[in-house]
Amino acid sequence: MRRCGSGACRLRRVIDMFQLDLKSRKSIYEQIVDNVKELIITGMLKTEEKIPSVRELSKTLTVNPNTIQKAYRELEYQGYIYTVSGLGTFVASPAELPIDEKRVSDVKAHIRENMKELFYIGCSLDSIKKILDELTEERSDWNDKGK
Amino acid sequence: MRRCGSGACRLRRVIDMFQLDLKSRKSIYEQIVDNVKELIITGMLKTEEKIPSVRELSKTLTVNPNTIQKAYRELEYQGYIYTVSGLGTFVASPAELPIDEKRVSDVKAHIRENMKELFYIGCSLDSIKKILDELTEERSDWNDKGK
DNA sequence: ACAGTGTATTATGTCATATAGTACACTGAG
DNA sequence: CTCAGTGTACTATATGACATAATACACTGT
Repeated sequence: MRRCGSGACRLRRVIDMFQLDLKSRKSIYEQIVDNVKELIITGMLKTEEKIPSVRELSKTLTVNPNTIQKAYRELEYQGYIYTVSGLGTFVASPAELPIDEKRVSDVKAHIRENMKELFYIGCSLDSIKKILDELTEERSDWNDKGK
Repeated sequence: MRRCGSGACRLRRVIDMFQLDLKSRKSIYEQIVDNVKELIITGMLKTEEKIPSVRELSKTLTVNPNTIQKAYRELEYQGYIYTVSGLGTFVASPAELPIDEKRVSDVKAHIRENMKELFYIGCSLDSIKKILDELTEERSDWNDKGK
């Protein structure tokens, strides 16, 4: 059974995309969770594609294996990846994502708070709408990649 | 010198608005920072208005004075409040807020990430635009209050 | 003088995080 | 079967942020 897609070469490139900031207040495992999420959401990592093993990513990032494992566990819990014991960890299909209404409302509330702050700081309404427009364009790019 | 506005009665109401969740992963002082910011941004706390003293808020929330102090220090650093030794702590004018370009781009980036996640989870574009629209209406309410 | 304010300091305990080391079960390739 | 590679589990330890406790000082207006 071959699930690794285009193999180690592509995997390497993906690994190199991780950006860790040890000085950040964000914990390392959180940064890994967010990075992998980002790669999946933007389509850099595609459905059913294999992601680096716990030990491999551990060596690449010079981070303890337990920390990677914690991140993967969280990602699996959220439905973004799934694991097959003895084989590896793979990107789950978006269709298999649980419909998490609480998560949706939480994220929306978060967006509202951020927008409020931008208003208060002095950002114009248009400047904020612009973010949405840019994202709409990017999104069509993702769709093109998927074809 | 009287800066307390409409006095202790109004102050009481403001204090009662604080919502602390000890079970949250968010630290207490962060929750206080966010709560005060929220009250200022939405206009519940107006410019030059006095906010509860460290010791008073400490008693009301059953939280250590040092924790309140830490929150106030952070709020002062961010430019939302200012303190006068021996007098108290007051809401700063938005005009005095430092133009923090980094903060702006950080918050915008954060909004983008959140929107991306909503897309991936399965939210429609309209559902996200709706947040912006609702906020626009609310904003006119804030402006009305300010008049 | 006094009460109320902000501020500073030291000490203590708790918890999440990250690391270290070890062990076990599973898989595919040889 | 043997072996390397995979995920997983567990204990132990160190570190730092967080929160509390207790105390002290300087300033303000009454």
